[in-house]
Amino acid sequence: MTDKRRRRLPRSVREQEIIDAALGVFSKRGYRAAVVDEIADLAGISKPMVYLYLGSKEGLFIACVRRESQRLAAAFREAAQAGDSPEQRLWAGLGAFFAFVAEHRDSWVVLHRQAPEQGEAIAQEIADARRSVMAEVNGLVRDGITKGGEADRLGEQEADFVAHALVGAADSLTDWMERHPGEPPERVTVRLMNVMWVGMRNVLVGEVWVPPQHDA
Amino acid sequence: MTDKRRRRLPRSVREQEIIDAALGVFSKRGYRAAVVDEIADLAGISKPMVYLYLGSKEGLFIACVRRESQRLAAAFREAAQAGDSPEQRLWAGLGAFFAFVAEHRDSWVVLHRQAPEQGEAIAQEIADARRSVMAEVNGLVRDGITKGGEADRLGEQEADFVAHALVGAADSLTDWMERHPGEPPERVTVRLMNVMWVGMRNVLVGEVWVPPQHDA
Amino acid sequence: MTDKRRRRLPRSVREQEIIDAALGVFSKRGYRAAVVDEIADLAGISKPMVYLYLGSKEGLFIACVRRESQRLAAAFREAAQAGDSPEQRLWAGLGAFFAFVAEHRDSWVVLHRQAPEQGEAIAQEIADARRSVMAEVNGLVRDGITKGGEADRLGEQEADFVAHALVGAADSLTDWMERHPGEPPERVTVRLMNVMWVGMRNVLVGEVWVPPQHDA
Amino acid sequence: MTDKRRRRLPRSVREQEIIDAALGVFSKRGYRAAVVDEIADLAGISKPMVYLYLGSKEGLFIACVRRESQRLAAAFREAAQAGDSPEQRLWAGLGAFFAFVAEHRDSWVVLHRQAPEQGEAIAQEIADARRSVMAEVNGLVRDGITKGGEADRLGEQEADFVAHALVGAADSLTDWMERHPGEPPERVTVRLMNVMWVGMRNVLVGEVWVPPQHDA
DNA sequence: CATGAATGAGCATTCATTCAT
DNA sequence: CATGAATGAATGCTCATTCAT
Repeated sequence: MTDKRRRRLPRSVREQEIIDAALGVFSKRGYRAAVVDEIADLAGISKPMVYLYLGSKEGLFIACVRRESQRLAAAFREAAQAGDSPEQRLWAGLGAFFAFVAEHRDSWVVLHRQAPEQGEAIAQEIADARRSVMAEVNGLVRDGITKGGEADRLGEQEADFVAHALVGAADSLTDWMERHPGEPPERVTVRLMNVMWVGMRNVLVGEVWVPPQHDA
Repeated sequence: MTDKRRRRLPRSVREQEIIDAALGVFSKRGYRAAVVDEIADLAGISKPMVYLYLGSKEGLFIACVRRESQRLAAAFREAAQAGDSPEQRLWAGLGAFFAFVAEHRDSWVVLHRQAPEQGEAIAQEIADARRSVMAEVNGLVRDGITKGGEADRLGEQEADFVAHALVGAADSLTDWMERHPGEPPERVTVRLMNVMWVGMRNVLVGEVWVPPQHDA
Repeated sequence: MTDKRRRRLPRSVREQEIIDAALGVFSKRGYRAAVVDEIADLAGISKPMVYLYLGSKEGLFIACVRRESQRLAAAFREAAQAGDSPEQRLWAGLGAFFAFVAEHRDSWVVLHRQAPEQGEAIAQEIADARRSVMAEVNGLVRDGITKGGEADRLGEQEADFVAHALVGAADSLTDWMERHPGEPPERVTVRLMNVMWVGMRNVLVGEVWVPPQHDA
Repeated sequence: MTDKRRRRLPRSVREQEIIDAALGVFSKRGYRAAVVDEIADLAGISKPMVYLYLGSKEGLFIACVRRESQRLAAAFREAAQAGDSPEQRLWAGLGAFFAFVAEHRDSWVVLHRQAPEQGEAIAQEIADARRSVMAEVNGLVRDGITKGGEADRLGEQEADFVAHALVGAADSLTDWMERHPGEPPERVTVRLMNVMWVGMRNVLVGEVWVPPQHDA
């Protein structure tokens, strides 16, 4: 950046730095608008190094998507493992997911907001990443809500539906957070659970909302 | 395009056709990747005409955003007006919103998925559009949930929070719908209400979810 | 070039001018070293026009190869048609070929000297062009030498061999001509016939050269 | 490359290996398209070594041209020395030349096919090399054909003309050979003599081919 | 002696935008 | 009103060449 003049770094370190820089630029500008020169500048190296390490702009993008989707999925699994009860595990997992989305804005934007219309390889990679993240949430939802009996179990489709709603809500709430800087991520998580979990639970209990009828 | 050879159209009609074309292209490709040539082709006119009508690529984009955000907001208001009870109005409004998001994929993508980092004018326009849409939902949520008494009223912040969650969930569920083509939008709306409304209502009643404690 | 400021030319004319320019640059520099900017400058237009008309550097090259190989083959056929006897037709054909090679140095260099290692499409195009030129010479050689009887006919292989020798000799002699500016192409043609035709004819007559034996 | 790990080689040997590699790459790709990295890889050493030994890409090319033109000229001289009669010497010399061209494809391509438009130093070197090779052939032709008497002697110009024709024919026939793998180089040499020598000899004897006249 | 790490400069290609008709 | 023709200004990518070790 500023001070790093002609440092000789081992490949693995440099590579991570480049991916860091790329993530920031792709997130801020989008795939097409991102300029490799800017990534190189941000990484404190010259463009040819970027190409030596990651091969192409597409390679840069794919590297970002891969690394970040793995990080996100890992954050999930680790948090969810720590819980005692299913509810706790879901809460912990959602908290981790939400914290990740809130903190690693760049990662999330690249993973979720980039339109998957950038050529076959990229579209595939994005699709894979999203699938893997969604699968993690989906698993949490199913495990969390299932209270043991077979009857409690939400069907595959239901869980998927809820997972999408959750992920979408969390995503959108990152915007909300930016306009409410005072709110700590934990409170946001609780609030989201407030709205979503109760609904999910009641759904299980059979308390289902029905469309109101027009007054006769 | 197909049959439209050298038609003489009134300014207003032609302009709408151009915006239609632009919307499709911006949605499919994203702002940067969108190519004005393609928009002109799709509109069945030459590029200079596009520039004559909308001035610039940025002008095209802004026109899309303005028109679609107005349409979306209008769909809201109209649907919400028709309801008898607050709950009904919320349901109708959400249904309209959801139907719009599901049906007008292009509009929604341009309105919500485009990163607002494409220059000052565009960023402003996108921000405005999102604010206006969110305000509409926000109003519905406040009206819908407030059952009359002052005590029932969710605070400004709460409503905004819920509105964000709703919009995000709905957005994300458009992806879900694409993978479940059999589900009609109405069922998706009901399902979303299933999860969200019950939660929202219970929140009002005071039944608040609390983070589970670790076993001592 | 110099005076052509912002001329509006019909596509077909401009296209030929661009190919003219490209031919000169490819000939002078070789495919890789050729710079599209130089071609554009030489054609008196901007680079985007070049791409609009011929699509790519490869497209430029292929257009050159196609046009020039057709011109060369046509020059052949026309000249050879005019002759009365086979010998005359061969002489006329060779003269035309030789005049073409000598006059259109650029065409010949692009057709014959460019290494066929520039990617599949180009290699194929070059190979096709060479084959077509060689086939023309080959046909002349066979027709020219064949004096009617079946016995006189050189086999396919022989004709091909002779054609290669002829073409190579003519090619090489263009260098010689550049160092002997006084020699008119006609004299060079005669000289080449002097050496080659007599050999070819004698071969037919059975007067075959045999390797000299070492003195015992 | 394969087994050569960190071998310590004397300068002269390593240098030859580098030139070997360079020759292959320059021949296959042409000067511009040749990439120094590939040369270094092929030589089994790192790029800085290449630069240490030969100084620059241009230096590599010049080294190739020098070494190969000397080899070719030497092959000539040696073969021509062994002959008893002038005819025998010419035949032997041409055979050597032809064998060289056919066998050392790379050398010949670099020497003869590379466009001499790559900068002053290279152009000069290529020109020198070609001149020296051509001088050798020229000498053979003059010596070979001259049967003693002054009258038999072809003029300087004639010999040069014939030399160019010979070299060009031989060059072109290397292409022919690639499509007729069964033909041994010796037969090709004989065949070439068949066509060329008889013509050359007859020219000396005064049997000159004259352009056929149109039928009156 | 030998190399992994690094870069300045160049080139093919694209695209928003504007004239001349 | 409408368009074909044209371009300036990027941007992705490559390559000869050089340090620091």
